[in-house]
Amino acid sequence: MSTIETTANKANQGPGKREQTKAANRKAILDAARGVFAQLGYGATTVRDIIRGTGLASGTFYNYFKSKEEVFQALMDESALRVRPQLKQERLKAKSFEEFLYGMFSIFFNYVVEDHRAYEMMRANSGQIRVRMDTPEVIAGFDELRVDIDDGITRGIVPPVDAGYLTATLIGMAFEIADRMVQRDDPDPVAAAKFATSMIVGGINKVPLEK
Amino acid sequence: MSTIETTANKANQGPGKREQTKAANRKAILDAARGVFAQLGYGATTVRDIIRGTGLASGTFYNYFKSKEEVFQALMDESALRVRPQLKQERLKAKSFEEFLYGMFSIFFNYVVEDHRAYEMMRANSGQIRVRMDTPEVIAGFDELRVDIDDGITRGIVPPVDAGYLTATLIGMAFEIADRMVQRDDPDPVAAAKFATSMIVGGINKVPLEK
Amino acid sequence: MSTIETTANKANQGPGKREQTKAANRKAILDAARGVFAQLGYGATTVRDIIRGTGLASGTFYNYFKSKEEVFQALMDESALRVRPQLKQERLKAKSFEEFLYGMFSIFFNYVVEDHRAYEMMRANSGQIRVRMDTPEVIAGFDELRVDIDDGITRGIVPPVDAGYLTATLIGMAFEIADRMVQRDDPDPVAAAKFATSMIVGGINKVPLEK
Amino acid sequence: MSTIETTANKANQGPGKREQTKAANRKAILDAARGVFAQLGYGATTVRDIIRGTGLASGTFYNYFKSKEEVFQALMDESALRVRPQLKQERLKAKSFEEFLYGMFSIFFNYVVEDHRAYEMMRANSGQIRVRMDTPEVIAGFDELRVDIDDGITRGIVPPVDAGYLTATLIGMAFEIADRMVQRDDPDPVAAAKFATSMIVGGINKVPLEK
DNA sequence: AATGAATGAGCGTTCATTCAT
DNA sequence: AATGAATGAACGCTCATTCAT
Repeated sequence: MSTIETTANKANQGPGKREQTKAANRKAILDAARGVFAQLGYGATTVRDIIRGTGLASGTFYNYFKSKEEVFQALMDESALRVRPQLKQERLKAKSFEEFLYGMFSIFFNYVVEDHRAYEMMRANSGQIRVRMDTPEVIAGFDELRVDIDDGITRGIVPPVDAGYLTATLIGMAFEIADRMVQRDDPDPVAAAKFATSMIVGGINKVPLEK
Repeated sequence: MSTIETTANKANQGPGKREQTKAANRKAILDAARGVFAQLGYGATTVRDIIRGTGLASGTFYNYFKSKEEVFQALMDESALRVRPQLKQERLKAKSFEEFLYGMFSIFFNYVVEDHRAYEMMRANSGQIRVRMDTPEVIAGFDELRVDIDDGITRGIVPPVDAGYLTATLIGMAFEIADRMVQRDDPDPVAAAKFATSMIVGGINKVPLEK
Repeated sequence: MSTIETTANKANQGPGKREQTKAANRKAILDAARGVFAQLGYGATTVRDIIRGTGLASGTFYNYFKSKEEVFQALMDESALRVRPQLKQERLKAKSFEEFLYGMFSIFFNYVVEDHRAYEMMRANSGQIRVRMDTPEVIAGFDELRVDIDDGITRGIVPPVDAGYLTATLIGMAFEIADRMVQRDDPDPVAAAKFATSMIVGGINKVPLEK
Repeated sequence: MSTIETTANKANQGPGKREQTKAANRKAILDAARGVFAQLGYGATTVRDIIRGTGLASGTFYNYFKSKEEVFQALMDESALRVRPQLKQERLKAKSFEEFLYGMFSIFFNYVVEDHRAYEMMRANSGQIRVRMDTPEVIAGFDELRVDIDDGITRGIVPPVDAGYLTATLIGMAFEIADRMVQRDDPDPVAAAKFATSMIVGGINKVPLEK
C-alpha cells in the first residue's frame, strides 16, 4: 500500500523519476567527460577519470555507454548536432555562393568561440604532439557540405571545379583558421569568416588587408 | 708483417659487425613503428606492438629508444628532414608568390604520394576517429612557412593580409586536399598543386575547371 | 509498514555478504603475505608471490594494499599491536626492575614461540643472508621500552646507567636469544626469560647454571 | 722470441700484467660495491649500479663474481677477515673472562667506528624498514666465539651457563650497542666496551654510571 | 679477458569491463 | 538500475645474465 502511494507521488512529478534520473545521469556523464577529455585529451582519459567527475559508481557508466569511445562520439555528435541545423538553415537561405560561404564560416567560427571547451577537446595536447580528431558526425557534416557544393555546381551557382578538393579546402581552412583564431587574445569570428570567404571567392588579392 | 697489415686494415675496415647490426636493428624498429603507427594510430600503438613487428626481444627496444614517443618523433623528424630542405630550395628559387606556392604544394603533394606510409602515420584512423598529429619538426616546418610569408609581405611580393590566417589556410588546404588525393584511384599531385595554387592566387573563379 | 521494518532490519543485519568477502580477502592476502615473507624474506618477495598464494586476481591486491611495503607493515603492526598491550600491562604491574624485566622477556619469548610464523618474518633468510627488519610499529615498541627505562632511572628503580645502551642490550638479547631458542628441539621461553633477566640483574655469575 | 722478451719485461715488473689488472678490477668492483651497497642498501642495488662505479663493462662483472650476492658476501667476508685475526689474538692473550670480553667488545666497537661505511651496509635503510644482515663469514666469526665460550666453560674460566644463550647475548649486545654508538655525536668505543663487559660480568649494578 | 648489445622473464601497476549483490 | 569489488589481460619497463665479437 505505502509502496503504491510512493509510486503515485513519483508519477505526479512529471516524467517518471526513473526517466528523470536516467537523463540526469547521462547528462552528468557527458558533462564530466567533456571536461576531462578537454583537460587530458582522448588518449590519456580513462573511464575512471570520467566517472570520478560524476557521483556515480564505475559500473553505472556501462548502463549508459558501452565504452570510452562511445561517450566521446556522443560528445562530438552533440556538438555537430547543434551546429548542423544552423548550417542547414543558412544554406537554404543563401542567395549566392558568397553568402553561402560566409554563412558557413560564420556559424563555424562562432561555434568555436562559444564552445571553446568542446573545441579544445578536438585539439588535445598529449605531451609534445598536437592531435586533431574527427568523429563520424563531424565527417557527416562535411559530407553534407560536399553534397551542397555538388548541388551548387549543378545549379550553376558554384563554378564547376573539383568538388572534392573544394570541400577539402573549406574544411581545412575552417579548422586551421579556427585554431589560430582561438589562440588570439580577442578572437574575432567575423574577421575570420570574412578572410576565409574572400579567399575562396577572389583569392588572396581580394582578401581584406590588415589595418 | 701481415699481422700489422691486418690490424691496420681492421681499423679502417669500415663498420664492424656490431655497428652493422645496431644500424639494422634501429632501422627494423623504425620500419615496424612506421607500419604500426599508420595502422593503429599513435594513441593505440603500444611499444609491444612495435617490437612484435621486429624479431627483437622486448628489452632491446629500450636500447634504441626511450619510449613510444621517441620513436614517433624520430619518424616524423625523418620525414620532415626529407621534405624541409626541398621546400627551402624551392622557396629560394621562386620568383613570384605564385611560383612559391606552386613549388610548396608540388613538393608536399608529391611527398604524400611517394611516401604514402609515412603520411598515413600523421593521419591515422584509430577506431572511428580520424587523427592528425604534429610533432615539433612538423611544427617547425609550419613556422618556416609563416616566416616566409611574413617576409614576402615585407618585400611586397605577398599582399599584406593576415599572415597567420594565410599560413593556416595553406596548411589546412595542403593536408585536407592531400587526404582526398590519396584516396583517389590515380592520385595526381600536379593537378592538386594547380588547384591549390590557383585557389589562393585568384579564388574559385580562377581554379581550373573539371574536364 | 512492514517495508519500513524490513528496511530497518536490513540496516542492522550485520555485515552484508560484500563486507564478508572483503574481510575474507584482506585476511587471505595477509595470511599469504605472512607465509611468503617468512619463506623468502621481505626483499625477495614480490607482490605477485603474495597474490599467487591467494586465489585472487592480481589486480585485486591493489584494492587492499598499495604496495608490498604496505602489507608488510600491516603484518608487523598486527604483531606489534598484539604484543604491545601485553607489555604495557606487565610494565604497570611490575613492582621491581627484575619483575619488569622478567615480564618483558616472558611475553616476548612466549610470543616468539606461539607466533613462530610472524617472528620468522622479521628474521627471514633470503639466500645465505640473515636479515632482521624493524617497522615503525616495532620501533615504536622499542621507544616505549626506552621511555620506561628512563622513567625507571628517574624513579630510582633502575640504576642510572646509559639508558640507550641498556635498551640496546635488552633488545639485542631478546632477538638473539629468541633465535637460538626457536632452533632448539623443545623451546622453553621460561628458561630463556630467566637467563636473560638474571644476566641483566646480576651478570653472568647470577645466571642459573645448566643442569 | 719477441713474445718472450715482452713477457720478460712484464716479469720484471713484478706480477704478470694480467694478474695485476685482474686484481685491480676485482678491487675496483669491490670498492664500487661497498659504496653502492652502503648508499642504496642490498635490495635496491643492481649489478649495473656497481659496474657503473667502475670503468668496466657490464659483462666483465661476471668474470669476477657470479652474482650480486657473491660480491656482497665477498665484501662482508673481507670485513670479517680483517676482524677475526684480531679477535683470535685477543682471545689467546686474555687472562680472565673479563679481559676476554673486554678485548672482544673493544675490537668490535673500534672496527665499527673505523669502518663505518662497511658497517652501514649491514644496516641499510630501504624505505621505512630498517634491515640488518649477517653473512656466513660473520656467522662463522660468531661460531668461533661460541667455541671459545664452550672452551672457557670447560676450563673453568667461564661459569657453566647456557653457552648458546651467552653467545647470543654477546652478539645481540655487540650489534645493538654498536648501532646506538655510531648514531651518537662522538662515538666512544671504550665506553661501549666497558658498558658491555661490566653488564655481562656483574649485571646492571656493576655497570659504570653516567657522569 | 673485455666488451656491451641482446635477451626475455618478471616486475609493479593500470584499467576497461563484468557480475554478484 | 546502481553499486563497487573482482577480474585478468596488457602495459611500460628493469635487470641479471648470456654471448657474439
